Amino acid sequence: MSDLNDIGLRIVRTLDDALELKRWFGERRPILAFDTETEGLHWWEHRVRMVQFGDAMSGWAIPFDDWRGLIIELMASYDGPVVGHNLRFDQRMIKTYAGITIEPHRCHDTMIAAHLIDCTGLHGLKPLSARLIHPAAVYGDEMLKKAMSDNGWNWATVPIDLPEYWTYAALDTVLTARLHEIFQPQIDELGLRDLYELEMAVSGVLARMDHHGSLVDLDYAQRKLDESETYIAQLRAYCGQQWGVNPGSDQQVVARLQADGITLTSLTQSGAYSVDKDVLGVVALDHELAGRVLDFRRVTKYAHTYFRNFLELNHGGRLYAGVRQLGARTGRMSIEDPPLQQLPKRGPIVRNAFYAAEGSKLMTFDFDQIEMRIFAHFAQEAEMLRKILSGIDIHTATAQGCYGLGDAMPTKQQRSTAKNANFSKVYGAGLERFAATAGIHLDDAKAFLDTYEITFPGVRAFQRQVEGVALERMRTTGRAFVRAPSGRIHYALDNDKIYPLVNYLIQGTAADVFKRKIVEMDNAGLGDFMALLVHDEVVMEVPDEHIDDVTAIAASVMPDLRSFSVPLTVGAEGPLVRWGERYVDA
DNA sequence: CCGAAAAGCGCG
DNA sequence: AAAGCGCGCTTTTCGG
Repeated sequence: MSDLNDIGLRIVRTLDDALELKRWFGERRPILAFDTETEGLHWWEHRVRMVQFGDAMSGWAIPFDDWRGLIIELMASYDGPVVGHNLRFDQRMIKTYAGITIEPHRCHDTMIAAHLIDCTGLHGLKPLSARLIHPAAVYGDEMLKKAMSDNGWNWATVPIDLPEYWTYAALDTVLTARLHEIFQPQIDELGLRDLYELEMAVSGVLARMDHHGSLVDLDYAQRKLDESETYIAQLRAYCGQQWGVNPGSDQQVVARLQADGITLTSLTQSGAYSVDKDVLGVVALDHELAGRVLDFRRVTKYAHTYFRNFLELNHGGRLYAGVRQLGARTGRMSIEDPPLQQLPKRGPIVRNAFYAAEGSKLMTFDFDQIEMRIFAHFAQEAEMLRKILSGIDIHTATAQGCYGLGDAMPTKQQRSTAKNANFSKVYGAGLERFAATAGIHLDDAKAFLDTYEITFPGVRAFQRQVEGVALERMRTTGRAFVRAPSGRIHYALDNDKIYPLVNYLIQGTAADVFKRKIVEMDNAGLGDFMALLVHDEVVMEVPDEHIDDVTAIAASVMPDLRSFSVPLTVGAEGPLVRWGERYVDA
């Protein structure tokens, strides 16, 4: 481990400091590390307080308000590579408050590199530095946190001159530069270069998407919230009067149902009686409380998770949600504040809060059954692939194979069972879980899966192959993992539990395809219209005069017709004024 | 008073 | 033989 003693950390206070910084800035170095300290996490309300530059040996802290011109001058004079830890955050801040754009092609990010090298580890700058550079890397952080709590300071009020603050800030760039030195060779050694380049390109697209946001109808959201609160209050009062129960307390619900002679059997993970949606749906036939509780949950969810957060989190009528590029271990993105990837689609109510600006419309483009198609590709199931190629829905094809229907259409029930079987394979479910979700008896489930295995032997072979590779890797490296076609490494969380790797491979490969397509669409000029990414769907806000062009470009760029044994095709929706238009009332 | 765990539910 | 995968948010509950 290298030492941190010889590092020079400076703050710019005087003109002499500034001249010294300019000299330092002009020196040759492999890469410039860049960081900012801000008042908080939201670019639209929290200002930049400090900008930091550094390399492996030196770090500079530059108070933003005093030296804004100098910072702009220096960054304009530099066109070499820049590395940050979660650089997109700092890009957004410096773009907003200094008008500085760092071109994507020269950006590097140690958080992205860390995730690609080992997605199971910690990705924070401090934990990574403590492990890979020096344990002392966390001390500065701890001292600053202590000073802040002792004095009641937060990120907006901690004095810039406080040594704990500015040295902490300056050191971050040194740690980032050193992590970069450690990670880059590993990226090559592990064969992750192409994937890293892809992720950096995605980062560039997201950096611009961060400023786009989604228009939300505040009056509508407020109205829906008010209506919901009234209904929630009524339900609370009613459940209290009738049964002495808080409908939000599962404990009380269980106790009351049992006291009234209802037999509960399903258990939660920790052994309590489960009263989830499925259970209460059945109980509702015998006890009115169950139905009331289900109503209460749905309305509370809509009101508080969605409408209330729309109202609290919007800025000027737009939601700028937090997009985590590597939010999931599989390589998927995630979205928080608010959770825009999880908006209900059973009815139009929540999604109708989203609309296009005057003179624009919403367009959505999403892959058709991308995970199932990738699954069929991995399994190399000739019959299944042939049917997909001929345009038949994959679950229909599965039902036709398993029930020996030839080309005849299956019943709804048959297709549903086949669909559940496919999902159980993709997710790695067992017999009992399959039977439960399919809603069929254990005997029938067993019989169906037996037929499934015989009809589609490639599925079993694929599972076996994943298992074999993972076990071999565990023998040779001590860790069970598989690699996707993109090169992405998927580790088993538990070496003794490797079946989820089948799902990781499928989910992760779908994410890889999606990310590549996001970049290609941006290259084709569609980046400025992108508002939202939902795993396999991109939502765009498009000016009316560009809708035809955008639709044509997306239709030609987004599908992936060559990489897999079946084409990954794309469906389009729109133009829409409101996002919920296409969703039928539940 | 705060934080974590558990349960539940929304999405792909 | 057996295993549902990945997320984010709210509410209740409980312990420090």
